[in-house]
Amino acid sequence: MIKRGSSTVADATAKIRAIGQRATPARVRVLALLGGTPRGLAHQEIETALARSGEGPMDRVTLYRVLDSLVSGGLALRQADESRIFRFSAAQQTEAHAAHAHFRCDECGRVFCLAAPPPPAPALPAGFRLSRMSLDLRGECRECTSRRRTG
Amino acid sequence: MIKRGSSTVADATAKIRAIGQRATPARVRVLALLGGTPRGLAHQEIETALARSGEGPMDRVTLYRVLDSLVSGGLALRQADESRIFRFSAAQQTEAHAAHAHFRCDECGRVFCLAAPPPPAPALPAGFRLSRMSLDLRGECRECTSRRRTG
DNA sequence: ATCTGATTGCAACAGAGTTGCATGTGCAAC
DNA sequence: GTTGCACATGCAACTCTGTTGCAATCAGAT
Repeated sequence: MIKRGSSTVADATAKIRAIGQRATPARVRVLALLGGTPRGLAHQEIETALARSGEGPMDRVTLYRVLDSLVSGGLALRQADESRIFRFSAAQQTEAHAAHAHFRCDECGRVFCLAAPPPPAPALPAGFRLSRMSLDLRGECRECTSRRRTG
Repeated sequence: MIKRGSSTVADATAKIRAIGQRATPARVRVLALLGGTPRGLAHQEIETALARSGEGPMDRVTLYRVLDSLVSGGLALRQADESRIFRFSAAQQTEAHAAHAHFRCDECGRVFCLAAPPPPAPALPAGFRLSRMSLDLRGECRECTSRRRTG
């Protein structure tokens, strides 16, 4: 699932230095985590993931500030989802798609970015100008579906 | 700007009754306000507008619950914007279908429900179950586009 | 090894939204 | 027109997400 090899860590360190910021352990850990996770993560999820990892927990506020610095340096993306929480992801994963699709699990609330083909733009009323488009799917993710079946 | 004639109030009352809810003063006021305002309003803005109107202020929590009831009845739309606050607008039409499209104007914040052709469901990872799908378009609506051109 | 400004951790705060509960009221039945 | 009662309201207290102030610490340059 999450790649924790030293190459990811070295990669994260290099990227952080490249934007002129200090490669602190906190930043490296967070960026490596984001880089190894295909979907957008909420602050809460990141905090939990870090606490479970070998290096131990990170302060709530520090994590917010680390995320801020990564976002302002362009290494991470931040978007508000429909439940009013920010989700963070490593930059290169989403920046390519002007129009991309999200799957949101109604059970656990997680959001998955899908590599969906851009759907054809529907007919707009005259005079409307389209700038962005996103396809939002909702349902149940694999884990929640199987958990329901199993348990 | 906001139409305060009795016809709007009567209209709001009728719509609320039509969905099987009680036409209380709070609901009627809020729905009439939303119906007479072209853009999405934040809870805070609605509260202020109501306080300034002749009928006096409304309790914060009551307003949240009124908005909830309007949304669940399909008379209003609620979406989280980029600054993590909900914006509410009158629904143009009650469309209870599983897959529909919204157009949101980045300029005035209004939301339009489009009669979009059913978009092809993209390939989901194995184990995922799809329940709803919505296509969200953003750009500029006709009025804002022409207003910009005209002056 | 030392220095220094950036970074961290703690505590306290802020704003949006929610919940519990006692009181009040729309509206349908009488 | 009255009445009953389920639903709606108002208040207080709460949760959750994110921010700010400040003293202590540390990364990286010298």
